[in-house]
Amino acid sequence: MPTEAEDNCLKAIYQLAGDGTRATTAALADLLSIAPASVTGMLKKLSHADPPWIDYQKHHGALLTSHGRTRALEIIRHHRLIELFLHRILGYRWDEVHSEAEKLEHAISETFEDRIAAVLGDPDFDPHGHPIPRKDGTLPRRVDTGLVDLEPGDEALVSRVSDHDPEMLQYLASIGVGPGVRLRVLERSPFDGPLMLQIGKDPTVRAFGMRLASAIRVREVGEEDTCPS
Amino acid sequence: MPTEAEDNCLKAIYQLAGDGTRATTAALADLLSIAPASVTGMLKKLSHADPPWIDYQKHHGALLTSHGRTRALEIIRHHRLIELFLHRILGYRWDEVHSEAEKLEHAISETFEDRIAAVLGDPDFDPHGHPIPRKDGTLPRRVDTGLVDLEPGDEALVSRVSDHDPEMLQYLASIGVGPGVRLRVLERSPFDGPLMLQIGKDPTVRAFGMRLASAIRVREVGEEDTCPS
DNA sequence: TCGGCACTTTAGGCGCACCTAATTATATAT
DNA sequence: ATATATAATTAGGTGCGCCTAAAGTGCCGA
Repeated sequence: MPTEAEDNCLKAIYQLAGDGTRATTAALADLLSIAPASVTGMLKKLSHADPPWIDYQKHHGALLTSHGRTRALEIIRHHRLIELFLHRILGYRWDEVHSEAEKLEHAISETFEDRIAAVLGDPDFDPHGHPIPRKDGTLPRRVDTGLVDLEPGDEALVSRVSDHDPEMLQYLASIGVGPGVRLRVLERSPFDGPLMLQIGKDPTVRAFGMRLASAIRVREVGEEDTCPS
Repeated sequence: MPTEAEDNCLKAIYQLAGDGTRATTAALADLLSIAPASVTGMLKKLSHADPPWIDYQKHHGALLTSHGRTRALEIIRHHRLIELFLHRILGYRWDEVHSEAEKLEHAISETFEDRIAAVLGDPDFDPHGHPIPRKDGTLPRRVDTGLVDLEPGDEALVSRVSDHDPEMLQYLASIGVGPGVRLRVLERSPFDGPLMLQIGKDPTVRAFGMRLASAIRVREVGEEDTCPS
């Protein structure tokens, strides 16, 4: 069983190398908020384990082995189940759940995982709309696209929202944006300008800057609503 | 904020020095399952903190300062709230809760503590009948005595049960013994021999050896039932 | 009152997870 | 093709939490 630091590193590699491109030392250092030299050390350790968690080549970053991927998905399952649990059972706001889950994901047992999954009815998505990996390592799939890809006139449902900036989440909650909410794009300013849009049934027109808009992914209206929250 | 190891040490000192006698290095080493030399190191660190957590004198063990006592009670509050939470909300058996709580008590935030306390209705006792320290550092009190002090003919309610041996807890659960359950002592064999007794409405007569009996404390029948489980 | 034993502390060491500073490899631009 | 900028690695160091082995204290009984 990996240590907590190793688990965090595997999770980070999963995030950065999900699409097959190798996770670089610098990107990992940035994501984990540690020095690049420390990352190099971790990568060496993870790749020399038996069986190895990652495929690491000096100066060319790292990629998860299937063994490492399995482990990363386990931790992400923990994290997202805990987030949903905190939100649904303990009444946490969705901007509060991430940091608490970040600690708890390493502390809970398999039993705890199973019990909260049962209490929550084996859910597919966390409060931000991210898929919760299943015990067999598969991921619930839902087709979605970036909010930024919509054209004026388009309508869509919020599919998921990046959970890394609590302030952003708080703002989004305050204007009624969350998984399952309908958005209608009115206008898109040129040169990566802001998106003007309406939220749900609220007639107010809101401007979404690029940073905000790119934190949101949407799916087609009418798709079966498997969302939580 | 103390580290996890420090917290565990404070908790251990609380357990051993609750009655004013100083906690010895050897007893702490035994309770924490670490070498005596390691305990000496911890004690030095805890006593040199500002403000100090403990009063430590070389070769004469340690005593909590009020500062250290406050901290120990905080952790015990975490532990016992989590135990009750696991039992009541997640359906853990009472012999399963201790080890899970042992890890979780260090991982949860103040917020988490407050939310589960609220969900549980600010409970006074954990699933084994141990008092849950309040946020102000006071302890719910309930007068009880050792089961071993009862005389033949006496009846009493189970007040609390030591939670350190899961096998014992499992056995007790299997024969229907838990906080709030009525016991009737039929016979006490001489020379620390076993206690013969009846449990609840079950007419079966059970023999309780000394180890088992001394893990159980009882209170008078008819006392207001503030017990959990 | 003094020897011996049990208990405690000191000394020194190890692995982990981090750090900074210095070095080396790779990729890029000329 | 080579110099240079950028990124990555190595070298060496820190604090923590533990360890073992050796040395020191305190106490009790003869």
